[in-house]
Amino acid sequence: MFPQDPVSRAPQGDAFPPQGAAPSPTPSPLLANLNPEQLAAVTLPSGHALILAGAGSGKTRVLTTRIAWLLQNGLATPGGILAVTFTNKAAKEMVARLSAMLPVNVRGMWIGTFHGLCNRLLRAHHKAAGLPQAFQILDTQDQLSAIKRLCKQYNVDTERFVPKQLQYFIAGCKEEGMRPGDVPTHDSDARKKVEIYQLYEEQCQREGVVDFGELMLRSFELLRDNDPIRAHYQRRFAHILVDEFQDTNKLQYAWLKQLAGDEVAGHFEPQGSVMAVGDDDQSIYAFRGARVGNMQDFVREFDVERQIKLEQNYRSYSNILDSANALISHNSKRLGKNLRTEQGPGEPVRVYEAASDLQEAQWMVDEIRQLVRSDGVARQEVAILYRSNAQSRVIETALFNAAVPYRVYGGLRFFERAEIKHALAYLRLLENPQDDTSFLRVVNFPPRGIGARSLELLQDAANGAGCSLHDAVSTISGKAGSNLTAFVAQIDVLREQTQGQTLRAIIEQMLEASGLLEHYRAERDGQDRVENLEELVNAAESFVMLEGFGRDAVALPLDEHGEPLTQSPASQGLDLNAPLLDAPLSGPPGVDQDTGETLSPLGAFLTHAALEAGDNQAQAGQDAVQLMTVHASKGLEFDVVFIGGLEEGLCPHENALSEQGGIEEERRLMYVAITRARKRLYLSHSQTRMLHGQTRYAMKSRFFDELPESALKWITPKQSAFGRTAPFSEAASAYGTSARGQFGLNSERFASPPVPPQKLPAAHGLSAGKKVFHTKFGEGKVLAIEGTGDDARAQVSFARHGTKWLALAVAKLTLVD
DNA sequence: TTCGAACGTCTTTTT
DNA sequence: GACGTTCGAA
Repeated sequence: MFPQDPVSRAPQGDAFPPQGAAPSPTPSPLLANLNPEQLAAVTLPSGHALILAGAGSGKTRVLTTRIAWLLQNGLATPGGILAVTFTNKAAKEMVARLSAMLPVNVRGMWIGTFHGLCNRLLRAHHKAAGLPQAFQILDTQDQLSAIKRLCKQYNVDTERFVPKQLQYFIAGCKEEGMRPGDVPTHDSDARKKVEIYQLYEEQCQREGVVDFGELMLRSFELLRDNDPIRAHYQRRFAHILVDEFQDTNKLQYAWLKQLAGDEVAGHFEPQGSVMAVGDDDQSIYAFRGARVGNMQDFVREFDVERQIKLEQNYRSYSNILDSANALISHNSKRLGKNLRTEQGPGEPVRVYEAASDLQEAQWMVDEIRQLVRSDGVARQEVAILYRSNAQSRVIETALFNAAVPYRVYGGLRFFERAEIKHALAYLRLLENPQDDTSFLRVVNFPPRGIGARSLELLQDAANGAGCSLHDAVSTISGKAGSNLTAFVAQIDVLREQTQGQTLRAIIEQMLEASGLLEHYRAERDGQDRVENLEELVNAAESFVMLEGFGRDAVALPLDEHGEPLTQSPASQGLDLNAPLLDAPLSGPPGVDQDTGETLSPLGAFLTHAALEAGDNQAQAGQDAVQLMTVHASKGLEFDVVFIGGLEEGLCPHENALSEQGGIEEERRLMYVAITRARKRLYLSHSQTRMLHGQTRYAMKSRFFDELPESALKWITPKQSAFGRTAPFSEAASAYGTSARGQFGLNSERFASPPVPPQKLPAAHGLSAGKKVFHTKFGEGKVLAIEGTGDDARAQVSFARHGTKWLALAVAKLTLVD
């Protein structure tokens, strides 16, 4: 199907820059239909390159075609390629596209996520990395509970040192590549945090577990500190390709440098060729350590000479694109890039001002039904995007009431569900009895009479002996001891019994022996959980079939039932039995490079579960409207896109205003959202919104002022100069509660004692600069007053709760002298 | 030990 | 408004 025509193996490596659209008389089918910039990127000669790929410019296509081109022209072997992405989804897509282009053994290639590849390295060299071969991976939940346990054990004041914040701190340190000894300690607070970090590290090491950050950091150190290992991989990976480079953090960049070359006399000397693909305008993960500056650093440190901009957009009509371009041009720190399209202007961008979030949602639903009915738009081609998850509820309700099928992305994922976590904890104890996090998770679940006091006793014994909870059980006597002994014995017996059995058999026996199934069967609302546990067996089954043991780097895409979405691997052109092209270090991940020992099927499955939390919930089939946060929408595209809640405080989010570079990141977020749309784009904002259980007023987002008026069409009914013709009561009455009714309710509450010192009459007695007291927010200062009568509202700045707009008819305000 | 009420919190999120 | 955590009572 893809003949490797020797004629097309012409020395295209020198074809840079290409002279025209057709580079050679017999163009390879691979290169057909690439535009000049794409072609240039795909056929770059060896050396380092930065590809600035705008939204919708065919980035993934360039990346995969580049790999295929390298292979086809004998410029690289599959084993010599390292391609790294951020998400499993992106990695899978790359593999799928690649195997559609070339009959290549993708198993031999290192294509995967940063964490997946790190895992592979650490399993292969676990001794050099100082880890047990069967080390387990802590996800975010596990990590937090490990930290809480540690705090308890060392009597850390969790008021001062909140576990969540400690987790954030530790993760942040690791992202910066800092071990406890590297963290600056200016004050006693910092010293304490570092001390906890140190203790946490010791605990993880003792238990043989590794968190996500550790996966990265440990494999970075492995490369840095082991010359032969580093040299091996540097020689091996002649071509390193990085997707979404703008999202890399400091540590990931340092990791890449280790693989790419060495520092010689203060100057970095790369060996292989690194191609970084990214878009600084789509950097939306600074909040979790991403460093756009890596792009500039890359250019400088690698002496990058080839920079190619992909600015041709194949996705959107020009009204949409012009809006995106205009918006992003307000950012100051940009590498500079402007998307263009050859498509016509298309529909104008429609803008709607709603009186309330309810009305906004209702409008979206009406509009969608209209689109589906009259314009024949497929529902799955419609996406509703929002800044924060909390916004989805109102929209879901409206869609549900109108019986419009929808699907929400970003809920709890399969391997994160409580019942699944419990089951996995049992399995992990079979693999590694030292795993205290798992031990504590299930020691009394289902309840078996082991309470806090017994565990305290056990914890003390374990601390004293410096051993795991599992091993400390034998030292406990009395009733507490017998319960614990029974639990440990049960686990140990199960481990014996399941030795050498299939994964399916192991899990089924565990589910019975642990009492998990029984427990959920007896529970009134436990049906879903029982089904999920049964699903776990299926997931394991297909894992074994499709992956082979330990081959976790890239899984075939599975649907919500764990079934492969595509046909069998063979029909995709993948050859599972093909010999690996390079011998010594190319085995499946999980093979010890010294002993050849492999990870057990169970160990491999647990790794898979930790690194790939599974798809989000299935929900309604194909023909459903897609709901997700803007973050989650990155990399996707839809015919019709709604972006709701474009209000000050929400987008840009109020928390971002105080952060360095916060506004610019919010603007990029909006840019990403806009560029998801192919044909139609709707923007909306609402005057009021329920947030944290109370109605808040909000001004429309400043980003509206940055969009080109010529591309927009305001479709709000009864639009007045300042956008308000008493819409508040209108909207409220449409949903059964009037503003007056709310007022009545509140005044009733107020009428009963204790009598407030001085209830403010609406819009009277207040002026900018006055001090007021709010029953919930405390003392604040009035910044501004707007409107009259029931519509009057005041902007008040509170010390603890920030600046808010309050409806005077509703808010419980009193004057303070 | 277990259950229910009260309390506090609440951007974004992949691995 | 909703969820998770904590605290007190049975």
